[in-house]
Amino acid sequence: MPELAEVEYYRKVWDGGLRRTITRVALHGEKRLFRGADVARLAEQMPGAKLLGSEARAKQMLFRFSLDLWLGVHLGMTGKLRVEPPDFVPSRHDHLVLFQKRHALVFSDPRMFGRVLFHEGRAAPAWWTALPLAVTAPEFTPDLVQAFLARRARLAVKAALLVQSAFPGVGNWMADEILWRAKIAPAALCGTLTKARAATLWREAREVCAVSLATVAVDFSDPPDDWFYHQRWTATGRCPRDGGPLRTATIGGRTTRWCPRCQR
DNA sequence: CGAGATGTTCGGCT
DNA sequence: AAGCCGAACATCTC
Repeated sequence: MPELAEVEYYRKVWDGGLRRTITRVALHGEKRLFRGADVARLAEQMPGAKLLGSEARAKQMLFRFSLDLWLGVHLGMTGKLRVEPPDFVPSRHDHLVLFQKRHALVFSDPRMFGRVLFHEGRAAPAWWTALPLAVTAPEFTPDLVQAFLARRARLAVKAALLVQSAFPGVGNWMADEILWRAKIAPAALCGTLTKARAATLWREAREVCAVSLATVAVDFSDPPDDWFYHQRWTATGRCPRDGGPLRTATIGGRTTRWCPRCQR
């Protein structure tokens, strides 16, 4: 599930533990989720630290603790955050649990494509501060999008939207939504898009990100009823614009759906 | 039971 | 040499 807006939603779930101290940590440290993290230090240092705040950027989350401790979380394909009672007993897929007096903050991920990072220091870690410019940032301009498309001239535009360094936070369903709104065929090569169409892509990318953050991220509610999103999942889905049948193909290595009539 | 799943990374090929 | 593609990662659901 987790794309931009879902990640922001899950980040806030752990707000239930804000200003509370971690008393105990349970984790499956041998799992690949913890690759690159110093698991021993994490387990040793976290007890006694207080959750002070958090932030989401694109598909990453950063949790800030007292004692200069930081936790990074990426949800991968099937990761979730939740809050359980303090006597919670972790099961197979609950790879990290931060126990507090009144809560247990749980990170679970059956497929384990997610990731946990640990950092000790006064300032946020480099892997966080080096994240690319957000699609919703004022500095994210049509010119930047156009320059990126020019550099990736031979790449299908669908694949381009999934490049996280260019469109951070955009995932498979958001990419299809953006292309449907922009009326661009997902297989169109980036190099063939006119400047005007690149600007449309820019505009719709921002719009889809902004509206998702205003709906999905708030309460996990669905995007607006007239979005392509609702047609995308069902075999009988139809184009919300012209009612025509949709097509499905693998583009950029991912299942892609689009309306062949209005997306060119 | 086989296929596919809302993500990332790596290795190999052009 | 940069850039593109497919496979791999691990598990569950339809």
